Amino acid sequence: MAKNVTREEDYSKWYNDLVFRAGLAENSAVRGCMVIKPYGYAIWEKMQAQLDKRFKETGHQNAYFPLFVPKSMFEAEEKNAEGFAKECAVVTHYRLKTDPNDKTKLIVDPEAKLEEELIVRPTSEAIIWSTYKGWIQSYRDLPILINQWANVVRWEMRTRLFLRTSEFLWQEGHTAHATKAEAIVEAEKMLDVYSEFAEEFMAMPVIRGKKGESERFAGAEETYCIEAMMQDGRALQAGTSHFLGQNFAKAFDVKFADKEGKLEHVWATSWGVSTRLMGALVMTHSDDEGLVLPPKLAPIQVAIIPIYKSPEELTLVSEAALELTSKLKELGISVKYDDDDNRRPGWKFAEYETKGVPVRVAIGPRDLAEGKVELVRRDTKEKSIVDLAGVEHTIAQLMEDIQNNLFERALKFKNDRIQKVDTYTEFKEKLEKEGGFYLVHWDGTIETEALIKAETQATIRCIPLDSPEEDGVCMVTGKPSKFRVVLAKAY
RNA sequence: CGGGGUGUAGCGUAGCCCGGUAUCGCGCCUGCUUUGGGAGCAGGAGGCCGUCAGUUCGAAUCUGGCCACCCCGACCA
Repeated sequence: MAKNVTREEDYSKWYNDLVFRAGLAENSAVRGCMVIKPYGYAIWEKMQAQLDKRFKETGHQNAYFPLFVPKSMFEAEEKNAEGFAKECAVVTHYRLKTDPNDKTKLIVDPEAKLEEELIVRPTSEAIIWSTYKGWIQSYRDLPILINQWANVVRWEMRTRLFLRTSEFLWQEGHTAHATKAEAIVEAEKMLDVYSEFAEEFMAMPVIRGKKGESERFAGAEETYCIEAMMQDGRALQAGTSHFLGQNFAKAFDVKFADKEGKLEHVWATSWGVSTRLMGALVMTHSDDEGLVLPPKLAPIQVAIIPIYKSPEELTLVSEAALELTSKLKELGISVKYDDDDNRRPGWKFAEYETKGVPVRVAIGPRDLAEGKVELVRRDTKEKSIVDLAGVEHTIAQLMEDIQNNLFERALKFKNDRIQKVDTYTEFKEKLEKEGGFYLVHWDGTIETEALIKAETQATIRCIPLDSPEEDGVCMVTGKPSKFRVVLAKAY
């Protein structure tokens, strides 16, 4: 087996190779679009299940809206349309026909041109708000709390598996409210759902913040976000929640009568996370040997590998392994007993390490004779020989320990790489040398932000929600500033 | 859309300068031996050398067009 590229050697190649090697996804025949493979999709399904549960617990319902948006509808909210215009796939025809010059080929039938082009949704605000118009007349119709699981298309110039693909899977929540305050509460509540999910399930610490003007969602009044730090010190936007004000209600003329019978435009939010979270998961925990998965999202939590020389030994080992398998399942732990005779133990060890299975159990005649088994935890690679009797409880405990350890490890990594700097010179030096996040004073102007980006590639990731008020001066222009913002290179 | 690069077996490659129908590794198939960290040996299958045209007795190799993909920039969750 060829030696794998390490994170140190080439982080970007390490990531790509790993996504492929671990069986998460691969590039498809369609440029920029990926095939999500069964193991990768199983992780995504775990994410979906958990998020979906939280959405429902917070009062939302799922629905589904069309893939296509008529152009006239798409352009109704100007800022939103302008923001996405450059990356839209457009349907212009509805039929093919046999090429008269080559009977084996098909051509677009010029007679089947659509009167109005259809835009493949890059996001669904337009189609959803045009629908909400028919659903909302009175304050009694509000709030509307809807989520949809869908695919969207954004025609990206440069793509990377999970992090940026032309088509991606996501969920998008779209809510309608009677008051501004209620909509803001909603946007903030969903940001909390995202940050809790990231930290509790993905074991990925995040910074909760607001976007500055230049990074705000097209058509939003306020964009809240969670930003995570990857192992190379770069920032990754892991989820966003937008307060849309009355922009879409005005664009689609959605009004409601309040208790006094007065007509007012509806207040909106939208919020989403995507398959990009898969990339975040990989780049937060994995190592040079392969994937490292938090137990709460691992499709296989425990792999049991039999060691044997003869059929008799296999019978003996299998008996113990199958008993342990059922005990683990009773505790709600997902187990794979891998008795495939075509692969040798060493191969299996390497395979489950690559796939990030949190705990591996090896059972062989040598240990069995003493009533023991070998446990190896993926996060620390620690090996231990423990009593077979009651080992299911040891493993259950390990699941919690690993989940916690991964979070603590990632948290320490992040905290060690966030620093306050006060001069632009120091910032440039440190960013170049150490990477990571920087808490700096900024004058709040787009011009200064653009200058920093042009000179250092770093962007203002967010204004942290827990950022304390602090008088200071912009590190670039020396103009006054009231709080620090997070500056980093981003994915 | 600008700048650079690459197309040879399922994957990764050698050969190309200096023309003679293709090398090696992984994987795959069969058999035996193996099985506590990606097994060993033996045998075997698999390729119109991206594509179209030109030069030539003869093209993976030289020339030209086309296509595809990759990398770097602008855009972006």
